[in-house]
Amino acid sequence: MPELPEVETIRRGLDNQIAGLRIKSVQVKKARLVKGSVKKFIAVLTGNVFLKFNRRGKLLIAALKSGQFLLIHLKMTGQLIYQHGRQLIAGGHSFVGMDWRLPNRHTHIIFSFRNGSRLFFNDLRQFGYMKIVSKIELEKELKKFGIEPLTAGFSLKNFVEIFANKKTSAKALLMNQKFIAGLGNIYADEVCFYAKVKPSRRVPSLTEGEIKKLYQGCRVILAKAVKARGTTFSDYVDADGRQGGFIKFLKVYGRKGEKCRRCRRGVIVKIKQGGRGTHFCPQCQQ
DNA sequence: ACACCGTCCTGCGTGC
DNA sequence: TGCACGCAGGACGGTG
Ligand SMILES: [Zn+2]
Repeated sequence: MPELPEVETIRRGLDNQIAGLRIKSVQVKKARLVKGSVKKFIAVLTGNVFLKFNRRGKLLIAALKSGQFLLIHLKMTGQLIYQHGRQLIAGGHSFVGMDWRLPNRHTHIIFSFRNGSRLFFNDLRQFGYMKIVSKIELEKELKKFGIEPLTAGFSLKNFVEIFANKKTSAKALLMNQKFIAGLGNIYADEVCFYAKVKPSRRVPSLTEGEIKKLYQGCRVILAKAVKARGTTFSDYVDADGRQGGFIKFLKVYGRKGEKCRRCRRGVIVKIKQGGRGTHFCPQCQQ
């Protein structure tokens, strides 16, 4: 599912390809995916220009020439696919056997540009959304996010402070966007593995050294995943013919029953924690 | 104030 | 072969 590295990857693609393009028309096929008034959504976007694509956590933020912003959240199964002639820039959720015809039955919103290119917003489970906000509303939305990994504000000091006076589990804290922005179920499991910490460990029981390792894990794993252009679970290839290659670096997620790649003794188990599939090595994670 | 759980949704895998 | 059911999970709202 799209987490920080996957959203960052599509952000870069869209910023390169469609920043500066004028929107000719917008087609909303499923109103559920638009937060707020669909009529207003279409009215604001038609004739508008995408100036710049930014990101906060897993939230994509497109600055519009009108001064407003288009917020895009892909949740678990959202995809953004930009098609210009034979060129295809895709990002977000991908899976084996997906339908690459566009639009397909999961296409809910389509942007058409004057140069004939199109941007498709697909979402199998329809949990994702698009939303128009003003500058003021954007500021309000951004206040909900915690420290942003891969930025200067993501310091060890700030990270350690987050762990003070928390009683929840290590994984739940890592995934809480109010405190740390951008980690989802996959990368939270990977960070816990990196730090040799069981995802269920209560925060008060964590040592200083373990918190530091969790911090390093966030930095190392997310940086590596962005460099690999995210994790994809299919053979998808983008315009440059490269695959999102992080899947081969995953150590625990989706590896239930496999021998641990670190200690070579444990077997990766999958449990349910907080209603989410949670993976770890019972041998080398404490 | 904080922790936790149900909810939204569709397609796929499993078992009878 | 067909059908019912469980599972996948981000973020929000309600509950304790
Ligand atoms: Zn191990």
